Formats: sequence, structure tokens, C-alpha cells
Amino acid sequence: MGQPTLYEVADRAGVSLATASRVLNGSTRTVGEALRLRVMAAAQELHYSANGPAQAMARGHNNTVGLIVSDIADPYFTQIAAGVIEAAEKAGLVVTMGTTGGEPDRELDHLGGFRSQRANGVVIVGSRRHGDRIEPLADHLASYGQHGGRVVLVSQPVGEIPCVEVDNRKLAAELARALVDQGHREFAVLAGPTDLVTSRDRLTGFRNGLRSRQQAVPAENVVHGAFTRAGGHASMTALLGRNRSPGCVFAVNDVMALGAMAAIEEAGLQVGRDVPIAGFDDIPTLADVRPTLSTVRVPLREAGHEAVRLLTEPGGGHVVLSGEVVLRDSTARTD
Amino acid sequence: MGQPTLYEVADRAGVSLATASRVLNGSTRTVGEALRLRVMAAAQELHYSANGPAQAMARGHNNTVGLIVSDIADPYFTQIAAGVIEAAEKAGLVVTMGTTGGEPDRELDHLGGFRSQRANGVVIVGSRRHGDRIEPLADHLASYGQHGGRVVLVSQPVGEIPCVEVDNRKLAAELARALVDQGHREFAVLAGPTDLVTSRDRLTGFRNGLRSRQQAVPAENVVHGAFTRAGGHASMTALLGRNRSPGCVFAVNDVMALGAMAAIEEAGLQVGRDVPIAGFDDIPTLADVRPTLSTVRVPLREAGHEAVRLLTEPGGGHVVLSGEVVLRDSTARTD
DNA sequence: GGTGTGTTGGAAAGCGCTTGCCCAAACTGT
DNA sequence: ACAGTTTGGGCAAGCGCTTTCCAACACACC
Repeated sequence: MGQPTLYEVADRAGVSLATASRVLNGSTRTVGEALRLRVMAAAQELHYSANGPAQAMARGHNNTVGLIVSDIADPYFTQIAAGVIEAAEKAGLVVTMGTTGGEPDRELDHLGGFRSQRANGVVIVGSRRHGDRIEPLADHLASYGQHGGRVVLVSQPVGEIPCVEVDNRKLAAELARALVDQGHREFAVLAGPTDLVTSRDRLTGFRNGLRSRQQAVPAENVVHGAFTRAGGHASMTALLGRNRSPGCVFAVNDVMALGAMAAIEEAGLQVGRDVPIAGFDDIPTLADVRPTLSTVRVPLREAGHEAVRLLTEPGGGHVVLSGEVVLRDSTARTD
Repeated sequence: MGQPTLYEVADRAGVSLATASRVLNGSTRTVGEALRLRVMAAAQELHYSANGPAQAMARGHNNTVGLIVSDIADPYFTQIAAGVIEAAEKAGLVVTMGTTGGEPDRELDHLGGFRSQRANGVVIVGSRRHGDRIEPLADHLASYGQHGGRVVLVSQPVGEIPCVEVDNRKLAAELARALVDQGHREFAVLAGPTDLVTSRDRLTGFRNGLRSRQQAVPAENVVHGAFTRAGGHASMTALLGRNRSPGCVFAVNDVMALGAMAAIEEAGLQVGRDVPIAGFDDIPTLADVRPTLSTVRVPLREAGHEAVRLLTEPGGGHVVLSGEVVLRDSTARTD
């Protein structure tokens, strides 16, 4: 049979339900010391544990934040998730999580689920697509917002919804300039999916950066593909098929760069010397990869913290995080 | 304001609460086609979304499984978590997650939290310690179980509680024999924390395997340290400080092996040729590490699936998963 | 026509908790 | 000593839903 209820605790302590509630589950009202102790003792003896759903119902909200990511096994999401969880636990919130596998529909499903759970808020760290696919999400968000639900997006601004973003364009531009300054003159880009906001921004920023140094990347050297390691591998293989020395390669994220490095080696070429390459994100995995990969360090964990902050603090907001270009061996010029 | 309630839906459809409930939230009772449609339409128009906590309260349980891991950023836990989430979503369950940072107390905190959430079950994937630290957990588990809570442990058997385990001893022994068969004769072990069940088992298994081939690892070559990349790095550095060629190194998990590899390079030595090394787990990161690391492939994701299966299926169980030794370059003999 | 059987709708009793409200007792100040 | 103000306790009304029980009705059968 079931767990002890507050009523039983109150009974055993010889006080009213109200008093027991005030003692055990926080309240502005104070309770006399003697009764307080009696209630605590009773709760102890009975191994009382508050019924969360009941509290949630009575109070009208859970202490829960929903987190939606596309793939929990991808280090990029993992880092952000870790940040969210850290911050949430610090704020006394419980995190419930859903994965989408990149399908926008599943995003909506989970949003609906969290909504019906009456989560305090939802963090969507996203693979938001460009174009009309936004509409359904925006609608849901609006309706959720009207009913008091708070949502924070990570790296995928949609309308006026609070969002924490990375300054992808600026950083990609900085990376481009740094590479030119290192002496690179020919470029290729493994650009991810055409409709993903993040990859578009990074591509655009990279191009802008090159332009400001009077350089450019030829259209045939921009290869689109999945935003994953496999995607990077495939894109790089395709690129090498056309051109064994495509110049300095920019992969719009690190996992793609990793896949590309594997492809380069499989083609019998050497990363860095034959094919310089840079990534983006500075995921922790890079610590163990040789040659060390040039990239842009992005404060992913911090992004998670900020997302929770935005969720818990009143008033919306739009946080833009910056990062830092990190040049390592994979783009070093040896000549 | 606030979200629409079932009552409002019923009202708008001109039926009773009971009927609306039966239509919208599943029931054994059938409802006449005409009313059914009316209710569905009303729900649609109102954007009705069931109130989860209220349902949970009325029904007495959530469709939730709690997941406790020590560090979500560690690829080992990440893989298991991914497996749990996949399986849970398939079973229509929502996963709520907590991290412990390796502190047993936090494990209890989260268990309490999930218990009060009335989660259907809890998966604890663990860094269970050896010795008396088990008691409090076991107590809580027992009390939780008595009240109908289901718990599944991953890789940390405690009493009769359902558990999915990896056959660490057997696999470590196989690895040891494989290394001997490759021609290695001197060994060292980066053995992780002394009191962690998993590291103990792997160490013991490895020793047993060596013994069956008339080999052994000298006591001074067994270095204990944290179960993390940093721990592996530190342990390896210590080992090299005493002995520049310790023989073939077995790190009890891959992340430690990665840290050790970095330490080896920092010491100006070459992984494989100067210091052969093997890990355990076969985390995905290994795909991008050179030289490729010999290890033991463990079906981590599957462990997650099994955990959920054990949770949802009636009757306990104890699943032992096996794995496979994978020899790669880091232990190849070149002479 | 009377009785039995099945089906469908509704009334209402909870589920375990929070909280607004009222009231008695213990204070304060003058 | 008396009104005016805290203070601390209890009552009871919900919160939104599920589910048991009952009523109504339709149909069949003897």
C-alpha cells in the first residue's frame, strides 16, 4: 500500500493538516516551536515524503524545467545539458528531458508534454530550421506563453522569445580572419544542412570574415550535409573526391570536423599538412584528438546556466554569448 | 486565464465531466460516437491539454522514470542515458534526470525527490562504492520498494534489487589474456578509486586473466586515482615518475586511458611504442583518437534499454551483459 | 407485459495538498 | 485596565482529474 500522507503525519502529531503542511512544506507562516518539533518527529517516524503531484496541483506548478535537445549523445548538446542541469539543481529545480533526433515534430510533442506536466519552464536547445518550419513552434510557444509557461531557446531565436545565443557570425568571421592571417588563401566549408540557422550563420560569418581580408570561398567548395560526425565524414569525402587539396577546410562544428579528419586520413592524406582544418564549439573531446584542432571556443555550459537564469528571472531577455578563436596544430602553416 | 480545464471542455461539449474524461484520457468505458466527437471538437477548440499533476494525483502515478547519473558530461554515462531515454520514450515514459557528481548523498536526495514525484521507477547508474556506504541506499531502496516504487540499478548490484550489469571480471580477464597473447609481459594498472565496485571488478578480473597465463602485475604498478580523465592523467604521471617503461598499461575505463595517453605524450613518450595502453568501455570518442585505443566494447546503450525494460516489465531480474575485446593500435607489438 | 441483460451518461466521492479566512490567546501601549 | 495589535492554530474550500456507483434506456427473451 501507499506512502504515508500529510494527514497521517498531522494525525500522529496531533495537529491539523494546515499546521503540518506549514511545517513540512514551507510557508510564510511560522509555527510554534513545540508543534514544529512534534510534526517533524512524526514525519520522520513515518518516513513521510510529500506527494509531488498533489503539491503541484494545489500550487499550480511543479518545480520542474523541461529540456529538449536533439541528441543527448552529441557532446555539444551534452555540454549545454550539463550546464542546464547544474544551474537547475542549484535553483532547486528538477530537469526532465526529451530528445527529438532532429525532428521538429518531436519538439512539439515534448513541448506539449511539458506543458501538460505544468513545468515551470522549458529550455529548447535547438536545431531550429530556417523558413516556414518555424510557424508551428512559434504558435505553440505563443499559446504556451499566454497560459503562463516560460520558454527559453538556446541558439535559435524565434520572435521575441527569450533566447541565449552564441554570436556565431562574429566568431566565424574572426576565425576566418585568423586563418587568413596565418597565411591560408584557399578555403572550403563543410557547411551542414542548408536550412539550419546555426550552420547558416556560421557559414555567412565565415564568408564575411574572408571578404574583409579580400578572400573568398568558391561556391563548389561549400559542401552541405548532416550536422553530425557522419555528415562531416561524408561531406569531406565528397570534397576530396573533387579536389585533393581543397585548401583550408572550415567545418561548421567540431563533430563534423572530427568526421572530416577521419575522412582525410582514410584518403591517405595528412590532416594539417595536406588538408588544414578548423572546427567550431571546442567540445571537450578535442583534448584527445591529434593533431589538435583549431576551433572557436564557445561557452556551452554557461549557455545552459544562462538559459536557466532567463527561465527563473522575471522578464524576458536575450543573451548573446561570445567566444574565442583557438588556433591549434590542425591549421598551423609549416612552410 | 490559465489553461483550459476538463470541466470547461465538458461544459462546452454539453456533457458531464465523466464523459469528457473518458473520451480524452483513455478509459475502458466506451462513449457514444456522437458525444465522442462533440468532446473532441471542444477540446480542440479550447486547445485543451490535460493537467499532468492532476492526473498523476488521481491515478496515483506519473508516467515518469527518474534517472540518476553521476556526470552527464562523461561519455560513459551519456551513452547509458541515451539508451534509457530512447527506451523510455518508446514506452511512452518521460525521463527526469539528476546528477550526483559522484556523491552518494546526492543519490539519496534524488531518490527522495523522485519518490515524492511518484515516478514510476528510478534508474540509478552508478558509481556504487564498496563497503558500508551501501547501507543507506539499500535502506531507502527497500522502503521505496515497499511503497511500490521500482528501482533498477546499472552496474552496481545491491541485494536483490533488479540490476543490469556488465560482466566486468570476465571481460577484463579476456582482455588480459589477449594482451599476453599479443606478447606483452609487463603490466601496470590505472585502477581508479579503491572502493568503486566497477574498478575493483575490472582490476580483479584483469589480475585473474593474467594469472591464467602465468603473468602478474606488480603491486607497485597498480595506481589508484579518480575514475575520470584527470584521474587517469594524474595516475599515469605518477606511474611514469617511478618508471619510464611500466609495460603495458590497463586503464580501467576509457576516459582514464585518454587522460593517461595525454600524460604519456607530455612525458615525451609515444603511446603504443613506448607505452602500450588499453582501456575499457569503447566510448564513441575513441573513433577520433590516435593511435587507436585497444579496449573492451561494452553495450552501453543497450544497458540503458535493458534498465527500462526491467523497470516496466513485471518481476525483477538481473541482466548480465557481455562485451568484446577490441584490439587496436595502442597495444600492437611492433617488434 | 414482465423481467433480465447490456450499454451509455451523470453525480459525486475522493486523490493529497495549499491557503484564505476566522478565531482565540498572548501581547503591546497608554 | 482596556482597546488595539500581533501571533499561531484550525476549518474548509478548492486544485483538475479519475472512477465507482447508480439511473436511464434499449433490447431481447420467455
